[in-house]
Amino acid sequence: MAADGSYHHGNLRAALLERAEAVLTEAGAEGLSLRGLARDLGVSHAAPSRHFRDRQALMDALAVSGFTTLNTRMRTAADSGDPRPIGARMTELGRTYVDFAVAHTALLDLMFTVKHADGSSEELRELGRESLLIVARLLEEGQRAGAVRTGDPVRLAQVAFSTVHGLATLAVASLLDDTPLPEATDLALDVLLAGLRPGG
Amino acid sequence: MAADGSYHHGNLRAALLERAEAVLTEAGAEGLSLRGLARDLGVSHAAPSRHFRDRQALMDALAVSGFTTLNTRMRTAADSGDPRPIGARMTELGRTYVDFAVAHTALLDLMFTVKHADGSSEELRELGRESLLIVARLLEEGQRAGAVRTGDPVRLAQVAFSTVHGLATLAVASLLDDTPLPEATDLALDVLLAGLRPGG
DNA sequence: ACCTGAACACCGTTCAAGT
DNA sequence: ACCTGAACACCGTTCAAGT
Repeated sequence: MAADGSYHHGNLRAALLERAEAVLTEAGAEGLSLRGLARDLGVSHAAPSRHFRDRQALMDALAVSGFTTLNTRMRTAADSGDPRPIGARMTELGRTYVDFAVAHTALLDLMFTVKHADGSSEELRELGRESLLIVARLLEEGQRAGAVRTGDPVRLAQVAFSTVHGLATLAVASLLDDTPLPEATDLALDVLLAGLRPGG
Repeated sequence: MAADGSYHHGNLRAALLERAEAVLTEAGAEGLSLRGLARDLGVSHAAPSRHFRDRQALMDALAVSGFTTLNTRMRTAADSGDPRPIGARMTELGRTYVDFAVAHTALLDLMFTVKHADGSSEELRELGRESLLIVARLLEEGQRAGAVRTGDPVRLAQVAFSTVHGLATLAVASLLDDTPLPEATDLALDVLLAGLRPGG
């Protein structure tokens, strides 16, 4: 894909992002260097600066792309026009989140670590809010069905999100020890759903 | 404290750690450089290598120190020979954790981001396990009092820990928006405790 | 033991200059 | 518009040498 030299004609930005995502997965954010990416793509070390003001701008773009992917997956898991009870759908949503989180550790760090690069951190927050809203909408549905306690759905979504996000962090930090992640996930979601039920 | 030049006589390691912790709080892990610390302390740039094999070793030492502080605070909050109901003590423990987490953002990142520096990551995991055990012990007490559902206390502790840790992450990422952190914390702990009650 | 100074191989960022 | 090459000010890490 580098053989045609096509980066030099307008798609260097896309090529940088693609390569950056691969490096991020293989070597983490530490291994991400503008000069290294330029080398990989066969352009001069100053070329990336045309498309990303600085290293942080590249990382912000990766985070935005990560949130976009995550939100798409979450919407698919939550919507699905599914006739199943709300609990089953919440569980599916939770598993989807944990799966994504452990499969994209370094990316998640970029998504949730605020490195206020002026403008783009607002875009990131907006995408994060959208993640929470996907959960909130499902919880609201649960409230209408009488399966979820009353209260601001957004605030309840913050709690639900915290549970799965925190669990992914523990998993990545090897703090779950011999507990298989799927079991830990299902227990977490069981406790969460029990706590969200009315009259809990 | 630099005026006596005493770093040159055996306490450079402690001085480096002290300064590093300050830099970490002020500028985050990005701002942490061995050369910078050496400059701040008036020693040569190669001096730190006597005490820390590399930059990661310094960060690991910071993480170990962070976990030690955290665990002390958690023990105080959990033990306290408190006669109050288990729920109140869990709430206090949870608030303690969230307070520590948002007050030491960058440090928490070092504590939970595994950068396997060979030996020391095992020490870190051990300290993390101890954090979980503090929660587990309190939950076990709750089980004996009939206030907490049955099941492996360690696994239930993983869920509880996930909730407060995730909440701290959301707070630091500015994803709680206009929800005051104490309110979000109390709601999270209310949902968690409801979910942990028997017959939830 | 503990620290220094030089050296090497990297960085990010900027900027005049080329096409 | 887009990229190059040189330059500057940083890094981490290593290692002979000093005290």
